[in-house]
Amino acid sequence: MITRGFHCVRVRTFVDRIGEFLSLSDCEREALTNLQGRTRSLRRGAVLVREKDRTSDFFVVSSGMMMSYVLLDDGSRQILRFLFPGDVTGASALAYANSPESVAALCESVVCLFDRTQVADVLTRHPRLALALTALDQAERAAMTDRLAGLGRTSAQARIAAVLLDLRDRLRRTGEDVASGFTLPLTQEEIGDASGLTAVHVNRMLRQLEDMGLIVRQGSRVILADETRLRRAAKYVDRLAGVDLSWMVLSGE
Amino acid sequence: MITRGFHCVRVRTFVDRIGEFLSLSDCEREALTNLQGRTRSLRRGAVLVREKDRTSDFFVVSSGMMMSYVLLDDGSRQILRFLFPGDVTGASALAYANSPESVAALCESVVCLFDRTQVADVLTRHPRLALALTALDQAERAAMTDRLAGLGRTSAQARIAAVLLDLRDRLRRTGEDVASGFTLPLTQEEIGDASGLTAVHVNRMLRQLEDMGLIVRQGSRVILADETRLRRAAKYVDRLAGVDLSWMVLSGE
DNA sequence: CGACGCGTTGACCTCGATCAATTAGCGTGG
DNA sequence: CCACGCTAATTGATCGAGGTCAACGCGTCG
Repeated sequence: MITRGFHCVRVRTFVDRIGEFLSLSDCEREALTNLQGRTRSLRRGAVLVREKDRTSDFFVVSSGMMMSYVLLDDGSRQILRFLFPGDVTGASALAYANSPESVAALCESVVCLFDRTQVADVLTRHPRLALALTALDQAERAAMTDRLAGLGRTSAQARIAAVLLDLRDRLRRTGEDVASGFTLPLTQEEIGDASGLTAVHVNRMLRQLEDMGLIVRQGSRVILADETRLRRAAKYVDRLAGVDLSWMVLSGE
Repeated sequence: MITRGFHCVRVRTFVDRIGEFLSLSDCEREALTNLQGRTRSLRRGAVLVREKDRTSDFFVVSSGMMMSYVLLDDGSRQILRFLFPGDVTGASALAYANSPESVAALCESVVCLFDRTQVADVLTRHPRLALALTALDQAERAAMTDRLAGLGRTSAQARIAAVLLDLRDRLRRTGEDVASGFTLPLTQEEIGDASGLTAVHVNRMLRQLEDMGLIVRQGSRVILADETRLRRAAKYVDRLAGVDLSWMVLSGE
């Protein structure tokens, strides 16, 4: 087997993430920092939340890489989303008593858990933070609509190209050096479960992209050799890039 | 052509919708009511928002039926969501200057538009409303993950069954009498664009469900004859049913 | 009346699934 | 160090769900 030597070195917190597109007041920063909840370490494969579990937690991935997914009764799995350091999830706890999805670690990871009542409390006192969190959520929502369109309307090759570009962009955003390629932190089966394909067909599509010269593979390392054509093949749009909260003229204090 | 005689008679507002799962204080109710924005009527097929349009609006469907969708460059369309009276959309305006998706009317419809700064203002002053809106959004998010799993991992037959059940439940929630079946407010092409299939195959799957005795069709009217088996065929879960905000102990005023 | 949009059906083909066998990398215990 | 065993990657052969193309019916509207 090819070594899955993936480690996100950087740790990213709630504050880092929200601060990315909203400059925080000292007061807001303090409120978020005081929120620091329980920390939990997870081994590869460990399940943090199981579908239908009773949960009241909100959480942020500190380091590592995780995924959220649902299982169908025939045993097949649909991966909904990959989670990188700084990513927030579990907002569904705000609406549901039981989790609509499972969350598990894809490699050694650390997460930080927050109780929903505390989160609600902070968001109530700091409306700008609430809006920032909403904005984060909207960005994820947009990414999800792209995946939806991908599954419904694009070819296997396009979906694989999209997964590669998406992973690269998200890894880069965590501070990973990705210029000369990156180590695929996923098995081909996992890529398949994210893109609605079988592991076998994922393999064939990777080979095809390689034969076409769009990517280069060295073991589990991937280089996006011809990004322009890869992007075209994927019909890919980077959603997180376009977030714009400049209209938000609420008092910064 | 078979008459598409669909009309949502009931009108539902923001207040109605949020009031469904959160009992509002007079103050909150008033704030929402004062928010009533510009009203716009749309004919079937009219496009309210086009992808990439600059938008700063938030809106609520008052009556009729609409859809949000994205178009791929090869001309194919993925319908992301159907919108019924009381449904809120455009929350992406909170994060983006340009709309990530298009929105159009599926029949004569009326929508109510609100400027995002006004909405943000009200949500800031009434945190419980902000949380309620977040909860609504989470419910839609959960529905979207189901669609994602459906597209990625289920058969054509299951997807069609899921669309039928989803439409029925949402129509019922708007107050439509749906017990003895309902008029399909969509063309088979639209059903296909929502489920990632071609119109031709949608037709075949409808026939198949009919032959299996799960549904009965009379023109464009559909009766869900064997709901238990239909539900099983669809792997269907009604997400909006389980919303629970009882934990929210913020002062109700 | 003719054009058009939608539904329906049949014939055929393709993409991706399935089944099966082989190979590669790595960890383990001896 | 080496033999064994595990997991993942790879490749070939075959199958079938769903797409594509084409024809036709039917109701509506100009």
